[in-house]
Amino acid sequence: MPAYETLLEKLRASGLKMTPQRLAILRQLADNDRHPTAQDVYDGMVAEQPTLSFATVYNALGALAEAGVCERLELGGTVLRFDPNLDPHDHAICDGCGSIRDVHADDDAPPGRAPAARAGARERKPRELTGFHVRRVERIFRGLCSACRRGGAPHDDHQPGR
Amino acid sequence: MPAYETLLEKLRASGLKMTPQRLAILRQLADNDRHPTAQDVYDGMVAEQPTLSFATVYNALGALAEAGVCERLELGGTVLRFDPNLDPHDHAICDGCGSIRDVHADDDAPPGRAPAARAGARERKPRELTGFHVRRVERIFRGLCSACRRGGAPHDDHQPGR
DNA sequence: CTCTCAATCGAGAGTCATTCTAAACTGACC
DNA sequence: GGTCAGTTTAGAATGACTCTCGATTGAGAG
Repeated sequence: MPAYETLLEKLRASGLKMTPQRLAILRQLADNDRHPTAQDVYDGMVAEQPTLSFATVYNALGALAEAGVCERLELGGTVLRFDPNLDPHDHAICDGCGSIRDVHADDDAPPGRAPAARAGARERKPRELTGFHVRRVERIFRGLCSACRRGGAPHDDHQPGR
Repeated sequence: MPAYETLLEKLRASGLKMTPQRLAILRQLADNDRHPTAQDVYDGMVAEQPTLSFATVYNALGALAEAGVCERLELGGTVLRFDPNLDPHDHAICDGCGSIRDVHADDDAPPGRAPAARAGARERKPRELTGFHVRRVERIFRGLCSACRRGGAPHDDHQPGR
């Protein structure tokens, strides 16, 4: 969960211009573990920047992702999500309410095995797979969050299936 | 890679009606390891069923997935893909050409560790993750296929990024 | 064989997230 | 002031699905 200053530093280092729109996006992303969609980011920004265009949000998020300030997540479903957390980690997605939660290597493990595999599994180094050059491994845990398991009906904090 | 007869058997067992459209879809899916999109399936069908509607393909694929005859894959990107292979397996996606390839537990392993983790990793049993009830674990290897590594320019067998 | 009813199909419109386009703006440098 | 690259903006376009609703089909009843 990088703080605003951390993201700002990355943006500065990337050589991209520091426009008010981009800074506002960083503010939206800072300390945000909800994996916001472009829509979420836009919604959070229009209050302070009423003239903001949707296309700008897409452009800026794209540029930031390109520059390594945040990460584009394509976790299935039709929407792009953005994650300021660049540490290697996995995601748990609730089939009920659609909420997404980070799963870190040091998170609690299923009996006998860490979710992100004890050692050497999540290293960012490329690996081989008969000719296929692996650059990145994504892991997605799908299931039900505690809230959705309890109340049969999902509590709609997030957008459900569609 | 289930054969046509296998899929047919599953469809029969599901209690769904065996319509010509559905049988044609099964024919498209049988022995197909290319993870076709709805569009691909449709393209393969219009030749023999020129009156076919796109909506029918979506309906039928949805029904088949629901019935457990095939699997809906949401591997990121904007398109749904369908996979007749229901065995637990992972997917390797080429960042260059977008091709998708199955990765099985017994596939060649990165030095010292199997892609689908030697044992107990891909079992279908639910697991715990502080309150999160894991039903399914998806793993996606992203990187470059051998063809894209060789020729710098991706060979466009499949749709590239977008 | 004819009816009836539910399941399914088909055409086209609708929805939604995202991308494109072209014009306007901004700030740095000459 | 002029020029240029990088950005922003509005709005149109795109593409993948989804919905609606009337038409068709087919299994079983009579």
